[in-house]
Amino acid sequence: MAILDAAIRLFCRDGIGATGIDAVVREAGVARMTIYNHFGSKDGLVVAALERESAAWRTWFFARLAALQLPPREKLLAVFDILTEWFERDDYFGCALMNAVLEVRNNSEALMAVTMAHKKPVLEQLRAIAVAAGVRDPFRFTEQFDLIMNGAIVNALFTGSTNPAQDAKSVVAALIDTQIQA
Amino acid sequence: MAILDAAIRLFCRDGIGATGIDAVVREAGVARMTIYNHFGSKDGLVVAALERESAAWRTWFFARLAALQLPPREKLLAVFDILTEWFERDDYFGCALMNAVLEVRNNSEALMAVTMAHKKPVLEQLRAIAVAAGVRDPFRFTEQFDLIMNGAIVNALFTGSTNPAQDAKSVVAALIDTQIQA
DNA sequence: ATATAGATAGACCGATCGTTCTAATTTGAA
DNA sequence: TTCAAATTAGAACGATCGGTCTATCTATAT
Repeated sequence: MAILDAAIRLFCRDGIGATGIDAVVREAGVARMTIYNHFGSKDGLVVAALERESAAWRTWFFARLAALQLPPREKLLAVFDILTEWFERDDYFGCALMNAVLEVRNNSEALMAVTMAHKKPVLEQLRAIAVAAGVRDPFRFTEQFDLIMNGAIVNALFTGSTNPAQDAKSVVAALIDTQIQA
Repeated sequence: MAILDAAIRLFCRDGIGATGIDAVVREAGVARMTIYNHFGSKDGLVVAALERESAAWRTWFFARLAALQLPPREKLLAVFDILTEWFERDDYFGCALMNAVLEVRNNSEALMAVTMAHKKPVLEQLRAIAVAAGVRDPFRFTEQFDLIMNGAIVNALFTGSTNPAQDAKSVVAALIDTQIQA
């Protein structure tokens, strides 16, 4: 859907609040009424665009992850090489879901629902790998892994470099090595 | 200054873009012209408010840090107990500077300057403690520490709990233990 | 007591916001 | 070919945006 592609592009680049419907109309080359017929309102468009972005990102991420033929510990570390690929894209503007939730300060239950639905399968996959790696407390490890990923995501946006991915990688390496059963 | 206090309160709670001048006028109980006479424009008000918030936060943080009578390694870990205090405040809405920069996607050099001026002394202080703790690569360690702090800050906002602070604390413990010279 | 500077409330400006409406045009299936 | 459904461009709506102007009031200092 060209409308959603245009919308997510602008939402990511300029922010949701700063992107007017007219900007989406221009970017998508479509009539304003077409947007309202499809999505009902700007909020509807926002949710639909973020859902699409979420699905596209997960498809890409899981494919990258599945392509790795590595033992569990190395697979967890390789996640940050995948993030490096993400960070060096010229249209990298951080995580669309995270930016959206931060922009509205958790005040949209619809956005929170989309974000939770986004994070859940990702973290479950990572937790399964952590279990296979023999991590002591997989649930807590996954929360820490998520925290480190998020730190890398915002610092990569902040600094405009991919260094945070490799910084995060060695942090996780240190974390794993204290969590593997002897 | 009551204007700046009101402004930062609204900017933190609702976001900068979502906060109109009229809202600040209402919150501060002041005339609109008074704001423009003092700060010239909304952007001027934003910068002034963020500078004030930055200074207030650093004063608080450094005082908390100085009050700790601990060896360097434990002092680095105690940072996350200080963060816990921050996260449990009912007016916690994440880091004002980080939220602002994320909201404008690095497109305001004025905001970036304020944010850099904010982070620099904090990271330098932490680096000095890391040096005293005998960390192998203090510069890289500080970048990783910053990344972990930022992850905790966003996850605390996200989950509305203080758990990310303690999660981050044990991550840093693991990181330090692999970085201390034998 | 008077003069000066600052703050006040509120009308007002043009621009833009999200949204609706309409009338003409294009599309696709029967 | 025909007819219905979808899309189009653009005017228009009320609300709100950042910002300006003015006229009145309230201090403070000499």
